[in-house]
Amino acid sequence: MAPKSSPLNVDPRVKRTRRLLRDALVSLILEKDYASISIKEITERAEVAYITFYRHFESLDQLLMEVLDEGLAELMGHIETLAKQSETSALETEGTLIFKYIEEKADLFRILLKSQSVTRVRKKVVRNIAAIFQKSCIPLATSDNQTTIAITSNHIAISLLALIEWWLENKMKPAPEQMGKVYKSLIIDSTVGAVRSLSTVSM
Amino acid sequence: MAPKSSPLNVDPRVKRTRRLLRDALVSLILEKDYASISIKEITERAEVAYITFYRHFESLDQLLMEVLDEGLAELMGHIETLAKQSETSALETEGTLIFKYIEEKADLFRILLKSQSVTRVRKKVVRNIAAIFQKSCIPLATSDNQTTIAITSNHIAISLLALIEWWLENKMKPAPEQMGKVYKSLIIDSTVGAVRSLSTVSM
DNA sequence: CCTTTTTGTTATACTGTGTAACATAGTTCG
DNA sequence: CGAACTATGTTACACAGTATAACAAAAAGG
Repeated sequence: MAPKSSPLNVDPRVKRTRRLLRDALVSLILEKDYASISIKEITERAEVAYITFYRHFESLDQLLMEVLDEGLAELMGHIETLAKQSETSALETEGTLIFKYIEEKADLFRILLKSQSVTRVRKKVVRNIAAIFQKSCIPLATSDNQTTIAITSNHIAISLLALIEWWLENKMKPAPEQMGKVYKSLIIDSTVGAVRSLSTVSM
Repeated sequence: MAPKSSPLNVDPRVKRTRRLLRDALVSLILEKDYASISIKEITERAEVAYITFYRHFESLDQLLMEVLDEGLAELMGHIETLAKQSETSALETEGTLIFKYIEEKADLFRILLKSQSVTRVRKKVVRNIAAIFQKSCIPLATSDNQTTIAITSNHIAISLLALIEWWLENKMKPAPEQMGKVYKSLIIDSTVGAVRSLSTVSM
């Protein structure tokens, strides 16, 4: 048996403390404004000593990032899978699947969108989503203009997040199937069309 | 001579103090992160006593709102004028005019976009711009579906702000003329097209 | 079981918020 | 002009949150 690699050798107390702090932050974000959350509040809810926070994280922002990175990794994998389907044939149901996934993981998205008040978080999320669409969606429109690609992938990422935010704020009112149609025509089709028309003009 | 109306009876000391505080906030926003600005810092730069801030504003947020409301009123009037031109014929140059205006008032937009980290500010700006497009642009697509109108006007407002933000961050690289074309095809034309296609399906 | 590591407790320095009391300076109007 | 009024400055204070330090207590691991 080879000696266990680092992640398995973690002191159970450390695992527990970090989990308690992450959970405390998540529950606080869901019930109040992120900007009003203090480290004191988190340690009290997590039932650990105040100083223990600083033994694991440099700042509140860093803890938030760790929390989001977990969820974001899963989210990215899911979006990427869906974006790849665009290359084949399932474009019709792609949007519907996205919104069904959001319905399932509504809390994760609420945290993610609430955290957008931290500029650093917002930019990171947008960049990640934009990168996915840049790889799998934009080539459909066959543009070789770098500026056009940068603008449109950014546009898709922000529009998608805005649509998700709108939906969550409106109590997920139109069903995922309807939102899928909106997503397809308002974000995907229209952007692809715009890229085509922009490719024909000089930039 | 009738007795002067209220705005003219303002104590010159009050006018001076409020102006100093507004100017101090503006200069601070332009040079550092909004979240890191303190009331103490503002009063020091304004060269007024710390307590004087509280004699005029309840919170930093309120001062920011007052600063933005000035600029926002002008901006709204300008966008509205441009949006109305859409009804006539000047659609071709509408976007170009928007970006030339942004170039002119770049500092105002930098403040506005930097302030978006305050969720309340972001929502207000988006709502204002969305309302303008709801009145003057969406009817072009002749949709009577309330949900579609709400989603698309929100989409246009957020997309426009995102495009402006992208442009300012990229040192206003593509000229206003090119950005005007992007605006027209990526935001206006594509959205109008999407509204048409969404109007034909049940929501 | 003894060493190592983590955690808790207590204390401290610092920064920022928000309010209060009183003195000082500027404004307004008779 | 001079008195009454009002805004501002100064100083003080209570409070909350950040960030760090030193030492004691508890848990983990060989």
